[in-house]
Amino acid sequence: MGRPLGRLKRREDFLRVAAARTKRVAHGFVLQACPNPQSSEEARVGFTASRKVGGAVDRNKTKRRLRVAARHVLSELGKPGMDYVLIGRRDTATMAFDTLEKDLRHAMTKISEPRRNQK
RNA sequence: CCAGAUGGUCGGACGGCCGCUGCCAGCUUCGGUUGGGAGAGGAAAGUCCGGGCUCCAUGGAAACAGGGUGCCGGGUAACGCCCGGCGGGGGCGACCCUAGGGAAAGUGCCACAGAAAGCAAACCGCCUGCCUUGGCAGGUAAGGGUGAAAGGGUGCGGUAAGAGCGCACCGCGCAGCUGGUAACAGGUGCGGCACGGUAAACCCCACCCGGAGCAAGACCAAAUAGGGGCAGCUGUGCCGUUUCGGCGGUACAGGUGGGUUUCCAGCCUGCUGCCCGGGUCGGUCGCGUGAGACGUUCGGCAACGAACGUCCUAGAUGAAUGGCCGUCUACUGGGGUUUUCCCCACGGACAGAACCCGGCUUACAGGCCAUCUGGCAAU
RNA sequence: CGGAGUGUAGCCCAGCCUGGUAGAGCACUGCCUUCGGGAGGCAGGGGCCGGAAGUUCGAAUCUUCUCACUCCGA
Repeated sequence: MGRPLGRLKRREDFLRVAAARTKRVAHGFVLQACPNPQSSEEARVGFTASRKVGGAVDRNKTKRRLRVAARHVLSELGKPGMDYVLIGRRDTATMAFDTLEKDLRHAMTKISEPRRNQK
């Protein structure tokens, strides 16, 4: 179906996306976005779950569910040349997958349009 | 049937669709693609021990310091682990718990209370004698009180009152006998209490230990900066080779940016090319055939060992097992019913390999199997 | 993944090695001083010593297990 999805693997990439300060918060995740400075060929995505979400089992499951949701949603809504970071939260591993995917779809459309009404 | 003890084992099952990471085979425009097959645990955890493996140190060995272990025998590559036995404690019992060497090698400590806390001593008492109230001198450690602990315990005798002062039993110590590989157990004789606790206090004795860890370590190696070395351009001769265009080596002559006033040498510095060394990002290896798993037989009470046969069984690196659906089956709650059965909802315990093994410890909804103990009922 | 360390009053820390009384500073409460406040002085309250077992007569201290947090190795 969609375009190829790259993966963010380096720590500096995650820090750069976080420094861009463009984010949308949902119940099951935090979405960050930033243009890719090197290439505009493809959209890239990375996943993060800190120790606050639970033990190793919960952190792995959180990233797995975000990975599946990102493959469904970002392959059609992800813009080429953009880097996205999905941060797992405490309820990511336990909430219903339908609402998780719906929230991500909503957040992707909202983050595409630049927001001016800060604060 | 109820209650309990010990050991073992499983820890959701089956199917469909879409995906993830290696492996094998085919195709390939080397980007991929198609097919097949594989893909978390009993604790993968905590990192508390023991090893393998790698690097560093080291002449072999021993010793000091430091650390660890500690009844006896066995198992094991090794262990602080496991098995069997002994001693002590608990339970009606099956069975469970037990850091369990040495306190007459030495040192330290035992607060408060109490007369006295460590080669014993004597506060109140008790008894005897002297003395006109009350004390003094002596005997004594049975009784009182303090304390965690007061220099054997109980009973009888004995005595002025008492005391192992004497006797019996128990405890303790010493000697020797029997059984046992040993720890130890059981008699016998003697002693007549002399010897408090603490070694997870210092310590003594016996045995063991070099240090760090796969982010160990080995290899390939971009860009930038930097280190070391060689050469630089032209012409001619000679030698080797030749596909007759050249290429390589060597000799001679001239020439080679800037600085050191000028020239040569030397030195410093710059440019260009090549090579060497170090090795950052990244990549490859280490990285899974092993003290391996399963089965049978034999030896052994057992831990375990031997022989034979079969099998190959995860290898990720921002880190692979997920998402959705259906049926069944546990748990929990509610209802009809209340022996059973039916319906609905919720929804799978602890938890995710990261170099690998052997253990220990800790977490864990629940299910199953085997053996055994106590009680009730029936025969 | 591997290796070290720390948990004690509301906060920051002593005490632990060598076991018997938990103690400073800031903060808090009351009083004095001042017209009032601050500063200062005096007095006072507040801690199951992260949790659980064990050794000991007795554990914050010694031993073992466990929980949480911090730091180091690219």
